[in-house]
Amino acid sequence: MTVMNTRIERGEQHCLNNGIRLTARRKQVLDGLLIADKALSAYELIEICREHFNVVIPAMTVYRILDYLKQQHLVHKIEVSNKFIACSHLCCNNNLSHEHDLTQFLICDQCHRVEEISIEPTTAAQLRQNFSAVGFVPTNNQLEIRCLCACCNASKKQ
Amino acid sequence: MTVMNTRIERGEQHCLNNGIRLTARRKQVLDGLLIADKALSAYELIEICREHFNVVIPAMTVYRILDYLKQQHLVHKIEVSNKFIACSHLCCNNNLSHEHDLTQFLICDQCHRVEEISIEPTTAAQLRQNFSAVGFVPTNNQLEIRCLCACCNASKKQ
DNA sequence: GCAAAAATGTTATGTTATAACATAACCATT
DNA sequence: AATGGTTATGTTATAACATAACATTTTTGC
Repeated sequence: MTVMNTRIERGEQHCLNNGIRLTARRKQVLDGLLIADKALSAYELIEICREHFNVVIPAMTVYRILDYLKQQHLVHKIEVSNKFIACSHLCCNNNLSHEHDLTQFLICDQCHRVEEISIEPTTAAQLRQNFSAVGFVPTNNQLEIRCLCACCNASKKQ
Repeated sequence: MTVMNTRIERGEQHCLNNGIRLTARRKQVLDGLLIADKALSAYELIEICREHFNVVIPAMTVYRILDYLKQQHLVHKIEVSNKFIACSHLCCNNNLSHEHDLTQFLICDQCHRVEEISIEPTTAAQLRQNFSAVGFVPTNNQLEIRCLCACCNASKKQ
């Protein structure tokens, strides 16, 4: 699984470069998300770690680690489904600090796969203008919308 | 409170026009949301109804009624905060069926006020094109983003 | 009035998340 | 290698959000 290894390695590299300590526990949590390749609840992630690494991580610990990885921009919390996902930029060459860009998250209601897409500057500017017009300021730059992915949408129609 | 009465009356009128039964319980739940004028959790709504109408509505009943009012487009569930809000169009002349438009919800993290704004056709078209490009189809046309409102943002900066 | 349907009530439980406190691991200095 | 401070993790309990399953009441159409 080359792509998977790349993501894991890129995650490790990002930690090294930024003085982020990727402990054994944190690596299990992050790798669990990468292996699943979809949004997982904390409890589903515990199960994945049990299956793959034969460890039982307490819920409290998982939530703390997810918080930490989120701060380091390695993980996103999908608010509309209360699930977590590894940052998709772990597998590409974009950098991991999305602080200043609006990012669009498309969340499949059925299989929980997530597409993290960037918004063109012109579109983003229009949206920001709408926000300003009512005096609201985005706090996490994360635009979320519930969807069906192509696959689940096709299977639903049959 | 003219605006409030208008919203309540408009809600009732919408129900009449559409054969929606607005029972005493449902009216309490809807009016509770209108009185609060911000997003409320089901349990916060129970508390509002207790205070204002001196009734204790079981959680299960509130969730059922919220589901029903949501189907009738009188209420929205804000997914990013697990709270509920009366449709803002109850106080204006727009019609209440947003099925085909992308609607943007700006949610204040601090005071839970919600701005429900429409997206210009051109912006919406660009977003839809992005969605299509990755094969995702919106299921509820509800774009959510966490924000601070002008008020909370100002008070934070002091 | 009666039966069917719709709405609500009741009880129990599942799911997501965090508070509060205890312990362990790490690591810099002596 | 003892020390003391910091960071990370473990443990227990509980808060907050949500629904399943079944009972009862209310409404509606005949």
